[in-house]
Amino acid sequence: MDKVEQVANGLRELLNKKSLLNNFKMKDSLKGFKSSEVHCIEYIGENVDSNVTKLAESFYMTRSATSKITQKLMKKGMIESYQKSDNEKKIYFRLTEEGEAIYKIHYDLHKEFQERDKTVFEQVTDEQFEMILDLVEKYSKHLDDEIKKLGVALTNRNDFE
Amino acid sequence: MDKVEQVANGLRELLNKKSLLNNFKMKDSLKGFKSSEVHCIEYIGENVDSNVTKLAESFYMTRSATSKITQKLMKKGMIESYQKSDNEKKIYFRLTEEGEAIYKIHYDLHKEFQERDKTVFEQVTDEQFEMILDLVEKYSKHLDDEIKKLGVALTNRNDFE
DNA sequence: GTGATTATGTTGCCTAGGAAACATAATCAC
DNA sequence: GTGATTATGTTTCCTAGGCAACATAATCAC
Repeated sequence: MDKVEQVANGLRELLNKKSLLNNFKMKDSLKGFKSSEVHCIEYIGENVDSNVTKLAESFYMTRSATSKITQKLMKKGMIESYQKSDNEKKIYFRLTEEGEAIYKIHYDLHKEFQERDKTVFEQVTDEQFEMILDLVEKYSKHLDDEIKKLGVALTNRNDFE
Repeated sequence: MDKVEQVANGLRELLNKKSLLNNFKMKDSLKGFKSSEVHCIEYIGENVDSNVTKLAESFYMTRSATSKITQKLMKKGMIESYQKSDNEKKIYFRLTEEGEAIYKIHYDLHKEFQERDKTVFEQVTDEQFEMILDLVEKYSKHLDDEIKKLGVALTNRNDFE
């Protein structure tokens, strides 16, 4: 197995593990909310004039699925929609007070996770971070180029390895 | 946004993009197979005496879901099961000839992806790889410790960030 | 302007996969 | 040995989310 493979596999395991652990902690504080709902609240809390399309793009999800999540959050009273006079098709969302409360809980939990994992990253130098970030960006650009080569809109899901 | 966050976000986007792209290519050659099925074939092809439990652990999936996949692959004639005399409960799997064929196709495609992305990694030095791998492993260990602290079996899914 | 194309959001249908319950073999405690 | 616990696999039920089809507003070409 070459080094790239090794990193990729380690990373996959790492991310799985992290999501298992964080999810476990998460559920205590945020019972009754799916992770996707919390994610959605987070995004809306941080981006003014969020709409289904923007959310979907950010989550790498279909608009269809995203629409269902926002509908649920509306029913739960976590978010509310509004429109603008210059466009009567776009539907924007903002957090309600209850939504803000959830946002805050999630935010704090996030901080808690950061604190928990701090020690691991303290040993990493700035140059090393730059190097990693640079690599990630280069790879991302490379994939963008490859996607362009296809000349197709990739709306497909399926997490193939 | 701190550096850790930045890397994490970039990585998430990167992985999503990669799976979109690879899946798109994948589907041409391997129509009629879900990514999870191909994954399963891959694992069985590379690990003798695979069983549902091992597969599930490797995929970070429930045994329930894994069982369904192996059943499908059996029906499709891609894998076959066998047992050993020392244990009449465990059910092992091996690839059939058809399964081997799919394995080969996937393997070649994988090579093709590696080739495609080679240029990105050529610029990375061995020391840099070691550094990254080291970080991933440290983080993974750290999470293992945190999971141990909970003293709970985390069988939970849900990919919370 | 008008017609075609694109953007945005939603609905219905379907599938992958989790949770819980279960059956039964294996193993452990004694 | 026997009984309790654990390991392994499966089934049933349910939900999240993709896909395709759709409706309708916005925009573009002319």
